[in-house]
Amino acid sequence: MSPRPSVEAARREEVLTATWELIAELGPGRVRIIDIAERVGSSTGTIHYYFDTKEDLLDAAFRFAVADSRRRSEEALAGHTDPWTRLVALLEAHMPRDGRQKEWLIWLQLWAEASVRPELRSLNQEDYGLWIDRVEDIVRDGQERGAFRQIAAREFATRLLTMMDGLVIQILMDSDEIDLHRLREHLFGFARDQLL
Amino acid sequence: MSPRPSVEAARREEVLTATWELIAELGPGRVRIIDIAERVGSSTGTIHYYFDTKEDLLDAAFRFAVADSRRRSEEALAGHTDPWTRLVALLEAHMPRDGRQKEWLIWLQLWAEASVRPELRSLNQEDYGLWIDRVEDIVRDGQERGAFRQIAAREFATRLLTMMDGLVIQILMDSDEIDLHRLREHLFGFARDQLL
Amino acid sequence: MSPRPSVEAARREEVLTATWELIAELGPGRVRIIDIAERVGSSTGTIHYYFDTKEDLLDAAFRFAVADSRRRSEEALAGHTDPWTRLVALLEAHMPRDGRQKEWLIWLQLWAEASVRPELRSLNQEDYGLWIDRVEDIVRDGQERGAFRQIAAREFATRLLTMMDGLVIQILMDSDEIDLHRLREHLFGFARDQLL
Amino acid sequence: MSPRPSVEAARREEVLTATWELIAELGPGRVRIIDIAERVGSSTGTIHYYFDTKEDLLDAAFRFAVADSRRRSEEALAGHTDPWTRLVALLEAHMPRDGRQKEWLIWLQLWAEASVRPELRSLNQEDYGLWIDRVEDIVRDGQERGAFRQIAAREFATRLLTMMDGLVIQILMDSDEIDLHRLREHLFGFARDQLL
DNA sequence: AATGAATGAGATTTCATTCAT
DNA sequence: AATGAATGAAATCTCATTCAT
Repeated sequence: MSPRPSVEAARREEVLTATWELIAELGPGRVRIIDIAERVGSSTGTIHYYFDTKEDLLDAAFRFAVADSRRRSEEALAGHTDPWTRLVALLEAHMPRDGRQKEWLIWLQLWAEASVRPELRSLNQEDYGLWIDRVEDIVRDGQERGAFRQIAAREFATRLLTMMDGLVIQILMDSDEIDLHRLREHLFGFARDQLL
Repeated sequence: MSPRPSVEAARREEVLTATWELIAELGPGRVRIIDIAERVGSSTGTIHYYFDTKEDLLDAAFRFAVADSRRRSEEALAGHTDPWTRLVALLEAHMPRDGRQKEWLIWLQLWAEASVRPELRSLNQEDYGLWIDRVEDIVRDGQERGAFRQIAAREFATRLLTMMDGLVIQILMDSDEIDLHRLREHLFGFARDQLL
Repeated sequence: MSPRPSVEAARREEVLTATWELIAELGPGRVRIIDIAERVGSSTGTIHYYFDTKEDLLDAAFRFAVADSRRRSEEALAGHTDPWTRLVALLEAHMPRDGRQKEWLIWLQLWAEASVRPELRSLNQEDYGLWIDRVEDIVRDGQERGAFRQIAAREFATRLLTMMDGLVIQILMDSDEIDLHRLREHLFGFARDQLL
Repeated sequence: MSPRPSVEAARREEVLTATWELIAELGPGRVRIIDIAERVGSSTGTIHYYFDTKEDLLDAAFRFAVADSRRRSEEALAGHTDPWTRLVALLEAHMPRDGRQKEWLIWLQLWAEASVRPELRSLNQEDYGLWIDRVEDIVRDGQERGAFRQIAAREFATRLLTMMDGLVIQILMDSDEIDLHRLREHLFGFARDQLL
């Protein structure tokens, strides 16, 4: 841990964390400033001391959550070298189980919000590109090592990840069709069929 | 329900149509009763004459939009008998082009809303099951005719449709990665690989 | 009285009257929407039903008060033909006595507000021009009739009216120097010296 | 009070100067403590270190501005002995040109504020009395020297100064009727007519 | 002597909902 | 069957003021 960040910076992060959690729980439209204040144990005035408007805060919270998700990907990949293991680790790091569901709820809310507020779309664009890059890299690496078949890597990555999004949405909907077990079967099954 | 719909029933549909369009444009949280009233050329009082609360109206509008989408699927399938043609027709009927984007915006808003209001999830559940059934039926039919390979039909249907959802979301996000052309390539390419 | 104005128009005027009175009593910055609501016996929601923002309302109230003051001038002149009598009637109609002080308090608040919000200045410009025109006309009429001396009419009007403004301000300040009696002496004395 | 003002006293004056300038620019109701802090390059805490409440500060700033204006009068008169020259110098010292407009804006704001906060009126009373005294003294001196006509001196002073106030207000309103040139013509013209 | 993070009271504004007509 | 004036509850936001440092 580097020297402790200033009180202000630490407090800011607390507020951002509370906010994105509440967005995941309630949707951005139902989050009230006072809910955030209560969760961090302060007052609405304090929230406004850190963020001029609610919109500023929500946007910053979305950005914060996306950055957090990215960090999780990077941590998952670190320490693995075998391509298949790396792919599994990456996907496993984002499985919507337990508290990890919130990560996906934020994505769903972000997509819904960005669909009516185009200025938010860049958040998805940047991150989605990164995701596809990561998977593509792993696939190419596997292909170079002779472990994976010579399929179109970026195309595969796109299909795998969009399928994951669609599957997770069904999990969030409590769909009878999909649960965590079948999500894994679909994803790893598809990947196995294509790569091995 | 009588063959000639009463004025009241027609008006109700007008309101529901205006509402789901506004949900697609603004998200449910930003739709105001007065916006709906203005779009159908009436007053807030009138809207409340037909629907007790805003929540009632929004929920009815979601249901209305889902039913509309279902109708579109049925129309698309009618008149085709060849399995591959039927599959293509079904998917084409829902391509997010021109005004058809609104259908998907409603789905996105519905997912986001249902993720925080579980009572809405049944709408997705019922309809998603239907979707998968339809694709599964087409596949089995093709397999019986010897036109398609003997893959697991329901599994394929699930993968195809969730992939479609994920791809469309990226289109709604103006992603560089996906456009309408590549959406078709991914979907029909995946189907071809698996079925033919 | 013409056919009774609609409920809405009548209510609007009630709100405007309450507002300009409160501006005179408290200054625009201290007037709260709820004060206005209480004075007309309604709620803040109702005030906002008639006026989008507080600024809109304050501006409309200033305009309303200015129009009211203009009406008073016109009524004062009606029915008099003798120039000197007309001049006296005009000034008397605006003497800051009893409830008439409020008229001047509004002017003072308007000047102060317009000095920092230039868009309000047109209100003063239009009305002040009218005032000077009126006095000038009376003077010219008197001169044509041979009742008044041949002084520069518009110059006199300007001096008389600006002096009146300055004198009234001192009355509003409870200055020892000026009271209602001396205000009349100054104004009518100055006019007599110049005209007769 | 020591000959070399302490840092604290100097700082206090800085704050007062910033405050009265902001009052002139925005009106007292729109001045925020933080605006003042920023203008003097400090923080809201510091402003409150010098002044308990905002009202205290505003009142002190008004008083400070009035004292400043008085000083300008005294400086203007020093060094002149000829009565007409003294009168012209006194008026010229307060012509609302360039930065001198702020002096009048403060007066306008003070009048508006004092009209709803009587405790401020003494500021005007004291200063206005002084103004009239000064002009009266000049006139009497001129009369004793045989340079001016034997008109009622205090009456003239009152008319001249209230006319000046009213004229300046019209200048602050960007009135078409009055500009700096015509202001001088009116004031000096009136004085000439009466005195010479 | 000065700071600035934090507060809380209060103000404007929004909007679903009601109800007399 | 429909209206729209009116409401009031609630939400955001502002800002003077406090206080530990």
